[in-house]
Amino acid sequence: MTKLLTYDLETTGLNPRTCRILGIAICISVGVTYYITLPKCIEKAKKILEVLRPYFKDASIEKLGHNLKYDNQVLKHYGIDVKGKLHDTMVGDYVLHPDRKHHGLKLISKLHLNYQQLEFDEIAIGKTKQDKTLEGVDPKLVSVYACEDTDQTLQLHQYLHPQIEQNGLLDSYNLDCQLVDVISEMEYNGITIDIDLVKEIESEIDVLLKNLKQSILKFTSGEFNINSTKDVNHLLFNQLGIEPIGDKNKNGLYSVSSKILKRLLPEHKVIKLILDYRAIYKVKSTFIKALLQIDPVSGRLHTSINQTVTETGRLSSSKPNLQNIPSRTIGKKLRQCFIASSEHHTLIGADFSNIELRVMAIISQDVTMLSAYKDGEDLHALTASKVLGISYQQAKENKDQRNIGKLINFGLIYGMSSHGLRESLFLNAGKDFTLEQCQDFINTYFELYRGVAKCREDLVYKATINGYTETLFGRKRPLSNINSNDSYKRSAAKRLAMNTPIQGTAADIIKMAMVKIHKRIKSEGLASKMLLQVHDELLFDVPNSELKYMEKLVKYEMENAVHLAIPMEVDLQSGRTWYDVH
DNA sequence: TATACCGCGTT
DNA sequence: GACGTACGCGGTATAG
Repeated sequence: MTKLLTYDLETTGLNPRTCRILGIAICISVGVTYYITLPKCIEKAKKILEVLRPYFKDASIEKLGHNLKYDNQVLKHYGIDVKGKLHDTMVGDYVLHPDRKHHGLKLISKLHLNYQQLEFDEIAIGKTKQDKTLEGVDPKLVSVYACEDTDQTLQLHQYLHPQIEQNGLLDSYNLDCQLVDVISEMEYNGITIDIDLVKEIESEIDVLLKNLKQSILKFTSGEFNINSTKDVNHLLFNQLGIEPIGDKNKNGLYSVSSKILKRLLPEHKVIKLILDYRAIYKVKSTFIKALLQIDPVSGRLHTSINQTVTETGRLSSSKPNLQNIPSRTIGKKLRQCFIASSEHHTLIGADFSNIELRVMAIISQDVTMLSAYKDGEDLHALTASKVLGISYQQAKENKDQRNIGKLINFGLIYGMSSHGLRESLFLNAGKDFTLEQCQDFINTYFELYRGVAKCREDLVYKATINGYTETLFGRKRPLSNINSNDSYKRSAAKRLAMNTPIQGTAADIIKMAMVKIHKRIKSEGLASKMLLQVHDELLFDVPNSELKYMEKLVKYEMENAVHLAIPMEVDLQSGRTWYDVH
């Protein structure tokens, strides 16, 4: 019988690098739950953790918890590296119900076991929800709370695990559980930020904003807030008499989104100024602000990498979100602020080349796509040549035309209509095609890639029967609206039925690569650190002595994470900053 | 203060 | 009448 250690830590806060452990409840195998209160004296606390250490580091004992990503970071901060296979009820509930918004222990305990646990807010001390803490709460009460958590975690595991097996989700579950360790470390490591450069860029931006604001205010009268859609509406459509595009929204305002403003550009020169102001203001208010959230203790930026949020199986990033730092737009310079951890370290950036398109080829088994990839052809150029009726060679050389092929390829992955394609081609390529032309592009596309058209029908049909859609590796996404009477909802569900297998399979593949790379770093005792994942890209911080070896290792493990009909291709670069390696 | 909605950055 | 996936988060406006 496998030995199982279930545990739950109670701490003074949510930052695993600054909080103190107040107590720990453990349950060894199936049996009694013990609770240990750690004294306020840090030395005594450490002694108790020393007693537990052998159990944590014993790889033959499997570990179970709810959100172990957190508990293991706290333990790591106390010098304990948890070993052995991990199980996590939060991950378990997620793979079973990815459409659920939350997977909190109290919630799922109520849902699955119909047990009402003691809520954190009931026992914690603090005026507002945000500053509630267990610090100072009667240890006996904390003990009850912790034991209940641990007990429910074990019961939930026993309840959920058979369901995971029965629903064919064991592979997805095991993959995600293996990833807990990886992500736990990534969050704990954090990223080094060149804070002086951040501040330098911020002052440059302040000057730009000030100048733009002055220029814009020349066209306005009275109080004017550039960030107010109401004020911009009034300026453009009343004061300047520009003819609005589209309909009023429920607030009685016309849309002044960048999409609309870009179409209105020729009408007045203030529109360009407003677009510029907005873009730069966004850099300051969102991205500069994100980079300033450095942990004063570690001196690095620690994002949350969320494993149980997306319905497709992707990861997400928050507090701050580092998956949407600009890479093409005005703010891309900010990537220069993400730097290697010392002058003796280098960053490696590695990204899967066209992973979603390759996955589409694999899932659909489309002969044209597969043979194009096998022959090392340029798929964007191929699409462009057929759709635009030009030679493959010309499409390859003419960047503009190739770009159209690229936008069509991406659009079709998402199940885009002729309207969406038209919008995309206008916004991203500056090409104003008619709806009919766009519909022709789509028709030609499906004639060229017959297998893709067939596959999309199959995916929708299967989803209609099953009520869910799934990835190549069996991760499932429920589609409750796939048979809805509401045609809008039904169409949206159909798009998901076609898109999720692509996006989700790509997510599965990079997760497998992450696990493999992490295992090798550990087993070979390397000092390199995985820092970030941005859907098809991984970022590492490596000592220069390991650079050449890690470049090979990362590329190899990513390209060999899975072996499918066509190979995965990885582009890899190293450099001092994230800007240099992207 | 909490929530809804718009808008926009990434993939 | 709308018409592209997946997110997180900043802003304004509004309800309580």
